Amino acid sequence: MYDAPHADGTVGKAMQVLDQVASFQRPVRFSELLANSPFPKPTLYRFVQTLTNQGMLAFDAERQTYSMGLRLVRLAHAAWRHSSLASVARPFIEALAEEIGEAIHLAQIDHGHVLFVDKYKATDKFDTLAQAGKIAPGYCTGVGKVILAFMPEAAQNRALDEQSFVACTPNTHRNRKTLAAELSTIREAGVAYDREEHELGIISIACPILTGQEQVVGAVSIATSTNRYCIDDLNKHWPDLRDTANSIGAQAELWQVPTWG
Amino acid sequence: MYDAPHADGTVGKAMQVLDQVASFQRPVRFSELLANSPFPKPTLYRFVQTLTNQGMLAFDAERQTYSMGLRLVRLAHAAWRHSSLASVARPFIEALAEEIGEAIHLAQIDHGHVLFVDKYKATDKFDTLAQAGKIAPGYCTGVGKVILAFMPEAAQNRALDEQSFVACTPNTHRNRKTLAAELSTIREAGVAYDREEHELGIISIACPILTGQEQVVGAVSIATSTNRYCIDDLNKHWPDLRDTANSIGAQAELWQVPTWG
DNA sequence: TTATTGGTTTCATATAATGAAACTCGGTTT
DNA sequence: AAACCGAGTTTCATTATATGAAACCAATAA
Repeated sequence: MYDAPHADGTVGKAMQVLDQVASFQRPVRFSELLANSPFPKPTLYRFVQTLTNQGMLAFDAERQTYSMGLRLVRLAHAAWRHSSLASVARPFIEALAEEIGEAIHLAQIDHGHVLFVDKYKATDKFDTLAQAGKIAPGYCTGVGKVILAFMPEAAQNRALDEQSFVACTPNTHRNRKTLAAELSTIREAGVAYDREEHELGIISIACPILTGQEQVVGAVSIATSTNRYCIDDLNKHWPDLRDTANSIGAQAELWQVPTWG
Repeated sequence: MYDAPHADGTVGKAMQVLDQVASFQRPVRFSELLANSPFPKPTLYRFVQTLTNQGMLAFDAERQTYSMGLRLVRLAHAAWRHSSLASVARPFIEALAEEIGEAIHLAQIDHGHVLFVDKYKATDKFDTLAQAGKIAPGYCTGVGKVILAFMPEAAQNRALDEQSFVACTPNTHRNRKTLAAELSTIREAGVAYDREEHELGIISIACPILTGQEQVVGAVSIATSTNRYCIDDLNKHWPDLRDTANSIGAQAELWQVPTWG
């Protein structure tokens, strides 16, 4: 579960409750929420009531559980189109994917979280919100590390403080020091690798998406299975990947003009 | 843009603001919001401030515009997985799509809105939130009409009151009477057609997804272009479509997807 | 029966939201 | 320049709203 920086007002608290429900990754009972809530019972109760009324939460009367509401899907549709890199990046990613034939991930940074906003996988014919909206751990994914590496110092420190360093695999960074060391390497090289740090059998290569002012706004990666390729194989695609990332960065800068319809 | 029935509390009002921003379908200035807002200037100002802090809105400092925030994408991910029919329906839709080779839409009802929650299109390799989360007009789409037709009387009336009856094409229903007439036909037949009512050149056939208690929870449709097929061609797939819808309904019941309200 | 747990309601109080008015800051007009 | 304007921001007294301790209710469990 994640903190709210400084819960501004009543709506801030309500959003905190939303996050809490989301963090369970499954339908959840009121009492479960209450158990790790900073709010007293009636307060929390009214929040979930209100949020349910509003369609931000959904209540399953049968099982007496709350889950995230569909109104969020409606709202996120607009968010995705207008605030994410995805709509801008799509043609470039599509081109890259056609050429390479492996899964391409697009991630973006949001309030310190690394967020997958799109995924192109040649084999999957549909793949909607199942992927978009997922959170990527910063410390053990290609996109996460490369974004961290290119963050400005202050933001990076803040982000590093928030990393959990859970050991997903034997290769996962387990502390800040080793990660920090790799980050400076990554920054120099302009590329990051995930050597089965998040999931055994999965490796990736990731490049940052930078604006003209060298500000990192996201990352693209090629992910594959160790059954098919090794890091060196992925590395052959580095030039293409970097070009794609650069194109997206350039395009993102131009794109302030809204797309209609 | 009309106000919520009984805007519950401060968070209700904040959500109303979110909706308003979403309704613009583009980045929007504060003054534009103010122009059609029920709230006085400072109140609205604080709402957008708070929502922006919270990541529910995003502020483009360059252009001084607000758009939907990425936090919504994060939250919607969970919503999609736990509250939508999509995760349950996917295997069935996939099977149907393989067999037919045309685009399959999955829609669901949310507080009177007909909401696309998934789309499978054989040709598109990726298609994330670009489709999921879109709102389907009830009065001029296959899924919309079939859901309306199978709603309980009261809810149907309420929903019909909200239809805009904008004439998208020459074939679009322009008033409640003709639509209501078709709805009862649809209810008897158990199937609805979109005969280029939403977009010229696009036709579809749609079946309701019903629970055991004959409650409609959503709809599936096969959509195609008049270049390739006519309604009669689509009709040949009716048995398959209906079976798919039934399977989804049965499965949804097991998984106890929350019904709205 | 009585205790217990999970959920809902009350109501006096504290707190936070409200909005009229005033202010700031670019950019225009006179 | 000076005056003006309009979009955005802040103040502050007032009011509405959120708050939470306690009480209440409805199911199980003992």
